[in-house]
This record gives sequence, structure tokens and C-alpha cells, in this order.
Amino acid sequence: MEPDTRSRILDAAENLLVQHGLDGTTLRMITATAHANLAAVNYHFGSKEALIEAVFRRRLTWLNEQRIAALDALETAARGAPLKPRQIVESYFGVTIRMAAASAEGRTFLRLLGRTYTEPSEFVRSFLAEEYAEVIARYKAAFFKALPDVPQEEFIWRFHFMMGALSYAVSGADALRLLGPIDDTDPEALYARLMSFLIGGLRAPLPEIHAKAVKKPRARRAA
Amino acid sequence: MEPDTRSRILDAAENLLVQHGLDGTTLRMITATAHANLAAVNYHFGSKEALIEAVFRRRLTWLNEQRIAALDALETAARGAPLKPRQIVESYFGVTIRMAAASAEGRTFLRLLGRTYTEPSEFVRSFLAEEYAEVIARYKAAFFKALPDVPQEEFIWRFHFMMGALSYAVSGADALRLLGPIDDTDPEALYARLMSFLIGGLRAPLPEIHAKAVKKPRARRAA
DNA sequence: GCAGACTTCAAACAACTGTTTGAAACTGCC
DNA sequence: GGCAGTTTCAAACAGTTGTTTGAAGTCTGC
Repeated sequence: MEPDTRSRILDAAENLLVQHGLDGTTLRMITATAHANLAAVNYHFGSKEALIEAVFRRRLTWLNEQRIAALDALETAARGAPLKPRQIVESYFGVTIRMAAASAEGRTFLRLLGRTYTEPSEFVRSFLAEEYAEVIARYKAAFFKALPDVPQEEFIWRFHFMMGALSYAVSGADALRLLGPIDDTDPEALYARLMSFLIGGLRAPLPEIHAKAVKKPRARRAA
Repeated sequence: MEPDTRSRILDAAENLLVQHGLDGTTLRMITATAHANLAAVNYHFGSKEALIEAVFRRRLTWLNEQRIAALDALETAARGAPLKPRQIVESYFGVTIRMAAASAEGRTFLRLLGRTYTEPSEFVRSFLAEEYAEVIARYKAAFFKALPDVPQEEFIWRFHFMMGALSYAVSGADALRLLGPIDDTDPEALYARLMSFLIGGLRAPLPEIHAKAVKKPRARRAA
């Protein structure tokens, strides 16, 4: 058991939130698991919402810094030249999957994050937007530079689809049982699987909606 | 306003569940929106959980029947020959997207479904598993027949990724605001976009994990 | 028009929610 | 040892939750 109450509460909350959701997790469940008094949450964090925010920020800030650092490294190496789309995708999702591969805590958190991304209460969405603002701006810019001919809207959708695939990939254990018994304990394999799927999706021909906006058929390859 | 209380409750519940989640939606919210008495839920459905189950079953049964019918049609036309993977994907996700395109109610339901798929309470998972059992068995069989060389595990993962992309595609409106302002009001365009992404992902080269199991490099194309 | 089944209603139920309180226990520092 | 500051604790708070109750209302078939 960890030394300070504050950390124990954060860990307990993280685990319970991913199991029971934001509303389904009660302060009494959390404090019981953390071996802390019920009032400890309000003492250390101020409110349940503030605790939830702290649970997210604790790892999300770091994660997004890593993503930006990864992009920085690529851009420095490229010396102003556009990056390959594939590099950009690999840096964004690679950082994420590496977090999942590194520790069970990372996996738990990413499952929580992926799920929350589609069902955000208003207060969750507001600090998520804040946390993501810089990463999204940087990656969008990199992509638009890499693929000036691809309509920006199209790319945003694809990025969105990719995040959906990622979300299901990390939250796999639960939902996958529907599809059949499979092994989701090997993060390396998951990384390889997801990445090849994502790149395949990213490089797919643009849908017909854009056909008129493009000149040569060959140019209908997105990447 | 619809005639009978039962339907009004189902509709109100569907709309509120997608907005506030399973736990966040209260019976009082539902009955107020449905212009019904609080006790009406327990009278018509027995409990809140039973109501939620009814909300899902009302449309999910039909949806899965459609998917099976679509597969039936393909297999009849093929006269015992394996289908093209692309046909299979198009039939499964095509039916889904068509439901989203057909009505606002369909879209609402699919957003609810996509979200619930990753965050199921135990009672939700049990009836979801029941509802999906046949569809999944049929589509898995069709895929394994179409792609006998692709490891089954690999395909299950890809299908899982596709469902993630689908989930984010239909629940788009909320989460997409993080990525930037885009138009998600055109279901036709969404269909085209998602489908080309999915086929791209499905046809991507298999990840290196399987490299040893495959003979010729060319064979590493999944579809 | 009336009996019998079905449906609606207001009110209350116990259980649980997040939060607050004020006293107790503990901590490090002089 | 004693005193500030921090942390923990049991208890209670008002509000909300899903569910139940029994009476009132409505509809159908004869």
C-alpha cells in the first residue's frame, strides 16, 4: 500500500472509474478501496469532480507532453520538410500504445480515457479540451503540411476513426469477449496489429465525395 | 406526442440515455420528458434495468436481423463460393450506417449502442451478448471462409478495430469538437468516408507478428 | 350502465448520494 | 514538553435514487 492517502485515493479511483464509470463509482467505494476515510476525498481534492479531474490530469498531461516531444523530434530531424503521414500517425499512436505496453496502470488509464472520450460530462469535456488543445493543434498542422492535397475535413474524420480504433484496442478486454476468446495480454502484438490497421485506413483511397475535387485518379491515394 | 405511454417512455429514455449515460439518467428525468407518471416505468417495464434492456432490444434485434439478411443475400448469390472480404465488411457496416442515415432515431440509438459497447454494466453485457451471438457467429464464419490464410485472431482484432471506428463515427458529434469544427450532418458522406477507411484497414498488410507464418511477401496482404 | 381489467396518479419508502462538521490524532519544530 | 499545522475520523446533513403502495381514473365488452 502506498504511503500517502492522496495517491491511494487516486489509484483506487482510477481503477474503479474504469470499472463502473463516472456516475457508477461512489466516494464510498473509492475511500473503502483506498483504506481512507470518506471525508478524505473532499479534504484532499475538494469534490468528486475535482478528484476525477485529478485522476485524468495526473497521466494525461504527461501523455500529451510525450506526444508533442515525439513530434518535435520528427520535425527537428526533417529540418522544415513535411513529414510522412505514416511518421505522424506512428508518433501519436505509438506514444499511446507504448504507454499501454509499459504498465498495467497505463493500460487502465487509457481504457478510462478512451471510454470517457465518447461520453464526457460537461465538466470532463472542458478540461479534456484544455489538455488536448496544444497536441491537436500541432498534429493537425503537421498533417496539413504533409498532405496539402487532402481535404482537411477528410483528415479530421480519419483521425477520428483512428482514435475510435485505438479506444477499442485498449479497452479491448471487455468488449472483445463478444467476438470470441482472444489473447489481449501482449502489448507488442497489439501495437503491431493496430498500427498496420491504422496506416491501412489512413492510406485508403479518398471516398468518392472528393472525386470531383481531385484531378488524377492516382492522386486519390491519401498517403 | 405519441399515443401510448410505453412508447413515449422508450423514446424519452433513448434520448436521455445517450445524453447522460446509464447511471446519469434518472427515472424522473425519463418520465418527465415522456409526460408520464414516475410509477409508469415500473408498471410497464418492471424496473429501470428492464427498461434499458427494452430500449436496446427494440432496435438492436431488428438491426441484427438486417445484418443477417444482408449476409444471407450475399451467400445465396455466391452459391457456396467464398465471399470477398470487402463484401462482408460492406454488408455489416453498410447496414449499420444505413440505419444511421435513415433517421435521427437510428442515429441516436447507434450512438447509444457504440458507447455502451465499451462500458457495459454486467446486465447490459449479458443481453448484448445474447443479441449479438448469431450475427457474430455468422460473420466470423463468412470471414474465415473468405480468408482462410489470415489467422483468425488477426481478423477478430481487425473487426474489433472497425467497430471502434464505427462507434466514433456515429457518436461523432460530441467528440469531434475536440478536433475542430466539421460537418457531421451528411450521412451519405459519412458512409463513404468510413467505408473507405475500414476497407483500407482491413486490406492492410498483416503485422510482422505473422511474418513467419506466411510464405510469400505478396501473401501478407490480408484481403 | 355496469362489472372487470387495464392504466394512471400522488405520496411515501428505505437506501444511497456527495458534502460538511467539529473533535481527535498525528506531525515536525523550537 | 508543548504548540502550530496538517491529516484523519465518526457522525450527521440535505438531497436524490429506484421502487412500492393503494386509491382514482379510464377503457372494453356485454
